[in-house]
Amino acid sequence: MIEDKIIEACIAAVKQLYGQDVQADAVQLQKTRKEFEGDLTVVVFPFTKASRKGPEPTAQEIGEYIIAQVPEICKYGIVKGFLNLVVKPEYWLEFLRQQNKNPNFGIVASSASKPWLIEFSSPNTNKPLHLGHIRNNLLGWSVSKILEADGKNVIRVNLVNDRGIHICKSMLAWKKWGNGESPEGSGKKGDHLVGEYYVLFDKEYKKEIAALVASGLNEEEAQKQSSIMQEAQKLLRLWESGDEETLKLWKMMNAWVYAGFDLTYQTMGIAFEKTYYESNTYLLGKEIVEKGEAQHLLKRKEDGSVWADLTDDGLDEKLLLRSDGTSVYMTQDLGTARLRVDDFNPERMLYVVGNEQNYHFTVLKKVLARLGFPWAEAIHHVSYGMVELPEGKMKSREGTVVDADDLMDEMKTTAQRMTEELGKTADFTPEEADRLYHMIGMGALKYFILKVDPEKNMLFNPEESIDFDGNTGPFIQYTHARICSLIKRGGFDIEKSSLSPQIVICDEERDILRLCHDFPVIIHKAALELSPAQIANYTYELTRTYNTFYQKIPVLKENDEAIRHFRLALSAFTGHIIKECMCLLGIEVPERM
RNA sequence: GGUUCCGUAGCUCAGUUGGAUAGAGCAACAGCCUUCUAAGCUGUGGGUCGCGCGUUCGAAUCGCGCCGGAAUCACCA
Repeated sequence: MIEDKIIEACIAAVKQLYGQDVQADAVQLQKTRKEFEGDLTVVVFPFTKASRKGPEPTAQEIGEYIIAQVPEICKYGIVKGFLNLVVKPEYWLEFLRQQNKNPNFGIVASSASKPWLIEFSSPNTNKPLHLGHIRNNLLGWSVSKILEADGKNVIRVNLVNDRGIHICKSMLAWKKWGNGESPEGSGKKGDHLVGEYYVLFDKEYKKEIAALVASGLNEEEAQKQSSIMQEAQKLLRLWESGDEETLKLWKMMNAWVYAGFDLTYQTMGIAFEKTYYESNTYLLGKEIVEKGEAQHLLKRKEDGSVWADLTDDGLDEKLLLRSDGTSVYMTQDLGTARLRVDDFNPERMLYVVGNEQNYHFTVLKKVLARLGFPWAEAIHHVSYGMVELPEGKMKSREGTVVDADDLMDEMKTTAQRMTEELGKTADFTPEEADRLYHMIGMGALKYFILKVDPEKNMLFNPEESIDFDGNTGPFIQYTHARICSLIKRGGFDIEKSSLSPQIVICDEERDILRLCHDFPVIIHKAALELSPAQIANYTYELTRTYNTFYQKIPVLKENDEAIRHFRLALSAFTGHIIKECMCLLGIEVPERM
């Protein structure tokens, strides 16, 4: 990379001219701003101490040195303390020639090192996925792709929360009022069907509470006396004791839900290498806690409950086992983490979980460290903000959740309507058209979600449906499709292409080349920050720059064959990178639209 | 109250390890389809980067203090 050469030259320049040593990270090299001539800029302020001169003379001396030492640099300019370097057109041509044939440009080959585990999705089996899960799933999938592109050996895992009182609620409601309803019989999607019974339980429970309160009890007593809640708790005890009939029902209803989830995941375009179930890990968690208590790393209170005392770390005491010996959320996570270490011996374990659980994960790490597990440090919480609606947070009880399946359907329908209005699919087969509508609808949704910094809460307004114009997925897809058709019509063949060294590269073309050149750096940065938003914003910048150029300079009309060839090569390469970026976001790109 | 995160144009969001005159899209207005895809492009208007102080050649970015919002601090998951 040319950047490394310049940095080296700067270090050498300061050493030779001023007799001082500087570290590589002290050299500030950045892209030259559009309004100035140049490709790369060295900030010389940091060197003025060594030179004991003003910024301009220092820049001039270093500039002269770089010109002499780095053959790829043909020119420099100085504005205040900024040394703007111009890269020779030959360098860009050679770069384009080399990389145009390289399908793996920017992608680091996977190493054989220890795997990186990434957990995401983590649904409950008592309700269908909603908009919050969509953000989780898309982030998890994209982060996993980015890590792979950065050379990590990635294993995607899901963790299904398939046990506990909430599951028993939907089971009980189905038993009482279900009349044997099944997905096959009713034609409903399994997760939605089970979700309906969960809601039904809540409705009946509230009704009962209201009746009890009306008869003179206070809220708390009413909750305790509620017969249907007591029945649900009885069901939980039956489940824990391994009652055959209960387990059978549980397995059946879970199977319905899993079939429903699989469909949702398929539509979303995500998949996992392995799925963990909390019903398999909570006992292991209990074991870990009991062992820790025996070693006096944890303490048992008089009522029999077990706690981790984290007050030295400025945190609270944390419950790990209830007084009745049953496990809590944290207990299960201890077991799950342990199981994963046994299964894969991972380098890192990433958890894509909402920022509402930031505290949970700091505690999880602390407790594991307290228990003497060296791999506690491998755990990393990929935290993300909530998706909010204009009226505030989504609440399932108030019916303000945006259902994932509904939303994805809606996106596809909208995509179809708009595409047909534009008459784009007139010559498509029905299958091709359907595939395109799916790509565009999902592309719009995915890009909308992923372009926002994960840490921030984001707003989704169902009234104003997601845009298809401007900084959107379809805009990028559209540009890709246009590049594809351009290449096809232009009769361009990379294998046969030769780029004339006499080409004069205009400003817009340099901008595109610089952006493409940055691609590997962007992937690495996104991998370090675990942020698909980096990729999304980069892709938009590249796409927009290309579009501006495309509009200004007709590609196919150009008479000079050498220029025509160069521009087709540039388009092909840009198209390749756009496709690569979209793949990192989990978004498909069409060849025509 | 403690801890963590957020606050940038009317709205949704970018803004690189501190760097040059803070950028896009949407919305509004004015242009561009006889030429290769108008889901596009060009132009106009729109800013006390929540407020204040500090650090320095330089702060939207770092530190401290306020103001506003969110999450969390459960024998829920």
